[in-house]
Amino acid sequence: MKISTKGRYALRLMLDLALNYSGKYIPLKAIAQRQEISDKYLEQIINTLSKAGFVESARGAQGGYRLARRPSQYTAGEILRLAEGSIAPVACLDCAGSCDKTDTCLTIGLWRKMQEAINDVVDNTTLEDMIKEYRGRQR
Amino acid sequence: MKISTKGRYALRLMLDLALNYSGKYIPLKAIAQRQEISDKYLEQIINTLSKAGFVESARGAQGGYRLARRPSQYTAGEILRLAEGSIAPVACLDCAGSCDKTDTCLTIGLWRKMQEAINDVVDNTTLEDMIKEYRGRQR
DNA sequence: TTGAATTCCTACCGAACTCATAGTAAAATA
DNA sequence: TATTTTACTATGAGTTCGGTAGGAATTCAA
Repeated sequence: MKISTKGRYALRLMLDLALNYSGKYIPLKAIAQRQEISDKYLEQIINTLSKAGFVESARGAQGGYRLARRPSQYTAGEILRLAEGSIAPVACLDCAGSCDKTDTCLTIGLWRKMQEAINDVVDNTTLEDMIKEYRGRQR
Repeated sequence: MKISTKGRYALRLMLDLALNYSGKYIPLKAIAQRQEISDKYLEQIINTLSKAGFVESARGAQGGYRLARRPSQYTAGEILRLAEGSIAPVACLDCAGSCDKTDTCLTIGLWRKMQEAINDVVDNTTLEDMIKEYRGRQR
């Protein structure tokens, strides 16, 4: 029951891009150094974010990545779901019909409530919220 | 980010014991058959529950397991935590001091809120609640 | 126009974890 | 004493996790 490095790194990546936003492209190497994460591994993760249109990329010298929208327009939920594949606590919630016993299942109610509670948090927290909360904590 | 079979089976096990409670000991084989789970695997799981005092066991013929308390006295949270080891969404929440960067961490606030939301659900749902919800759904 | 910087793509790999299976010892009962 | 049942421990196949590695494609600057 743990968020993997993919989700955690994706979030840190997006937060780093948000904190260092200037309109210019930021090379992945710089992010990897700041975040102390292997740049080759981050490459795979940001590739997913790039394909989904979460970040814009530019190849070649002076290239790199930058956010496609403002930090307030990203929720933690969409970033985590994209990077993790799913953040549902049990597989049967991912796609309806994956389990044929839901009608007689004693536990499905609990999992649904759990998923709702998780979604409520991550879908109502934006990158901007996280940065503001951090700055408030620092002061 | 999934609850493993250990946690899920532990919950079904306890619910099965609750539904079939009569004061008598129930052999694990019967539970395994009803739940369609390998009895040898369930054995390992119920052993953890037994050592923690969640169930009482009796060896030999006519032996088996039974609940140590009433169904309303068990929360899903304590069962899941025991079986899973932890249900925290990130490792750094499990024991304070496991990460030395919490002060400068941009994401810790999100994980804390997420953990609170999860705990709020599982610690306020008892076995009895789950059974009642199920019976209401069946009607 | 060439070299350096950078993303894009894909294959591979060790270690850990998941989900069991297997066998035997110990205990209790009829 | 035979049977039933839990208790304990070892093993193992398969999958996932967390990367590493290398090269192709693209872009910019000198």
